Amino acid sequence: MNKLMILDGNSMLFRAYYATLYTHRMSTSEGLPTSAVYGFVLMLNKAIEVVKPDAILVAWDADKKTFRHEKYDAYKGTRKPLDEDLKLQFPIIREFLDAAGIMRYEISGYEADDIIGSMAKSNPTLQTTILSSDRDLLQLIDSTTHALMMKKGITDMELMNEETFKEKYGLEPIQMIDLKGLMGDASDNIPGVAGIGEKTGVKLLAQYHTVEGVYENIDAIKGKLKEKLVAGKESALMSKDLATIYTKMDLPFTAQDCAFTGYKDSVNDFFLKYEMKSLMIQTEKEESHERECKKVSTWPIQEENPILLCVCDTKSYLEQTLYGFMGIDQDNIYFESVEDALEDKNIKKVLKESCIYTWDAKEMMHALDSYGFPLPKKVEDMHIASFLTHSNAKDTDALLSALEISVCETFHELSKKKKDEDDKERAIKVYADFIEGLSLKREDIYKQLEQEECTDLYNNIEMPLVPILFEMEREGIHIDEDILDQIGNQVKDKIEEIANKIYQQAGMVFNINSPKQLGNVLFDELNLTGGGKKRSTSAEVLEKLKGTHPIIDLLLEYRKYAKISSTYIDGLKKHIQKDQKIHTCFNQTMTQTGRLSSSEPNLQNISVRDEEGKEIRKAFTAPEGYYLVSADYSQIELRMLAHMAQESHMMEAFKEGVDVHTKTATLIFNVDKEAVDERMRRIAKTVNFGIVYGQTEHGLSQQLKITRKEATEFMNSYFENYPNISEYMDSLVEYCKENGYVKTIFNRRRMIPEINDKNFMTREFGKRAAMNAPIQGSAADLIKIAMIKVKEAMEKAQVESKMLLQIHDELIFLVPEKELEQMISLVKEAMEHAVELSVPLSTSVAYGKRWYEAK
DNA sequence: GGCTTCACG
DNA sequence: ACGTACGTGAAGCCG
Repeated sequence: MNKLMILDGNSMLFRAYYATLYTHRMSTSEGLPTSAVYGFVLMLNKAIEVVKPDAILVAWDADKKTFRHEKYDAYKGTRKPLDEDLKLQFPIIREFLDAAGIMRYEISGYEADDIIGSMAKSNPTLQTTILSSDRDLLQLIDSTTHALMMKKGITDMELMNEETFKEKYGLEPIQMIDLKGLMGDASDNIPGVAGIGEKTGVKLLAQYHTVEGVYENIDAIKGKLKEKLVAGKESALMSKDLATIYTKMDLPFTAQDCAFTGYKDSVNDFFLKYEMKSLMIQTEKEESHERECKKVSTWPIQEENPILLCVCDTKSYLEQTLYGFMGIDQDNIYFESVEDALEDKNIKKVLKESCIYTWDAKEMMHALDSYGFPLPKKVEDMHIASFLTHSNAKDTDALLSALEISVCETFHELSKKKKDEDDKERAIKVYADFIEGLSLKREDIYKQLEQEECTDLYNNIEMPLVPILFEMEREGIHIDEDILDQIGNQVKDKIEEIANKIYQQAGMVFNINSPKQLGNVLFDELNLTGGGKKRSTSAEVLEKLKGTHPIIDLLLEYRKYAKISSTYIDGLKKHIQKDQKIHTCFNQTMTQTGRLSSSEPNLQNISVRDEEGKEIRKAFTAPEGYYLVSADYSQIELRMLAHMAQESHMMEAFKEGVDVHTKTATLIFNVDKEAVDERMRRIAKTVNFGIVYGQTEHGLSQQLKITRKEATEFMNSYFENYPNISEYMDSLVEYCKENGYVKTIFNRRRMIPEINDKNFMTREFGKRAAMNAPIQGSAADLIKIAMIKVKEAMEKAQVESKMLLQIHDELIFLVPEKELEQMISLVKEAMEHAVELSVPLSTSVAYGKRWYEAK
């Protein structure tokens, strides 16, 4: 035996608790918090790996950490109480140590520090390593005692010995107690000498070595410093005493009793009990998948429809590191590294000539494209296929569990960077399980698609869209970074100016971005009465408080500019690539309704309603000789509603080309077109929009700031005049209750289990979702078809123009000047005839040198 | 990681 | 008795 490791149990569990608080919050299915325990075990695993100890002791404080302080009454009991969630985990971690066969010790009247110090100093023949996050323990460092200090997070540790300590602090380790005596330690309630900090403390000790030495030579010190020292003499000596760890305890065990050769098997029972399966120790090697994963240097599969996956680093969608290719046949799983594949004619032949079944074809195309591989001749995307029948699944992990495909590590887990681990080998293991699961479930996935009548949707809408979206993402949109910087500087000045005014009004400096702190200022300090809502500081509430205090307007301004600055200036700049363009990702498997979503960055929510926010659009530019062209559908969802409900009055309005909101106003107010004023049209417009969302009377009254009675009257009148809409909405809810889902005109399904929930609110939400999804979803289907048709027309006309963005009812193109006229009519034609409905479709087109003007 | 807030359709 | 319009993504805060 030669290596002993001693853990400071309290400080480690404390650290583990806070390190996991926001990132790995975990609990058992019964709600017992376990993340601190989990973090503790990870830390311990890491330390064992680094230190390779023959013996381990975990020392604990038996009671509150106040013993050494007891002789100085004033300094005890001022610590913050422990979080309840942390408190609950103290017994669990002790249970873990017992199950793992690790020695632990605590005894009333002593602190963990004392146990650690006594153990370390009583075993001078052993190489001792102390693991802690408490710098107090550094005083124990000597020629045979090292300290492994926790830095950030869970596995980031730093080994310190005599030399590294001296280098870092300019002191001998034992002088740590003298330093504490002089400078104190706020976190430990050690006062030190008032007015002396680390710098002065170190300087004094360099000359006089100890606190006592300083006072023996007090007359050699002059001026203010002497005065401070004299005034603080008693406190200095007491502080040193407080900081000194007691090392002379009689411990009832030896290092031999702490012998460690690995966790006992019973630790797995513990991990099982507390639902931490990922920590379980593999007692025997079990192969998780049946087919072996063979590494190959030439591609062995010649089949017509191979499942092929690109094994990539998952950090960023667009700039992927391709590790290699994975395929599967009857007997084996194969992995070929990207280096081999680049030299391999076979894999290129497969790509060029076979139909590739994969997961996320668009992502694969980006990976292939960026490494110079040919793009597949034909692709099938099992992610999209399975998503169409499981649109509830939030991410790949959820989808895999719905498909009953199990992998050794979740994709979520895999995407997190783990230090000191071979990401590539980890990824290969996960993908091997994944590809095997896919090969087993492929038929089921397509069979279910057929059963749910979604095969046409998949073949004729979703799959043709894949290469279109791929090209849009690859093309990107040009950004003028100078303009962005210019706006950014103005906005930042403005933010600072407004912030100062806010502090003035509040009479204090606080973090305006913290809703909690802001709430305190508004509702406690300034005694503003929150607009009924529970301490919300949302714009909606602030709007109601307007005029009651000058701070309100300032806050609204501040919020506006803060949003512009963080999300749209800094946020967008992060995504500008070397080509001065932004390449967003259009996700086809995110939304519950069939819309696309855009991320990294989101280009579907660039400001337009607010004038200052709209300035951002000046940074989206077309190069010399080109224009940005925008084409958007007018009132696409209302047209879809009129068509789907076959509501004749509304269909008429669209057919006659009259304003639908005005038409609605004439009906609900029972007046002539000429008698419709601004207010009436505004109300009609709000009701029209609200209907699409399944709005209630109360919601409408809130929106229009009218009484509930008035709102009810408007809605009754609306449904009386549009009886088919009323009937249609009812039928959607009924259908959903019966079948558990609703569908679009192209048979896209949305499962809504909430509609039969026992909770009233949940059920009401289900109803609204059931009324909205077919309309929003059909409109989404429609524009997807439009994109395909526009693209076909563009290819046929052999234009240079590019499709760049889709924003739900709007398409943005990059068009060379000479193609402007041609493209405007081509796009308009294709969009307006994407699908023939009972109402005409109408688009408006605009163009400009910048997105700002193309609207 | 979840909540709050806010940008878009 | 309860809370109230659908669908997204991003940023900042929190102990």
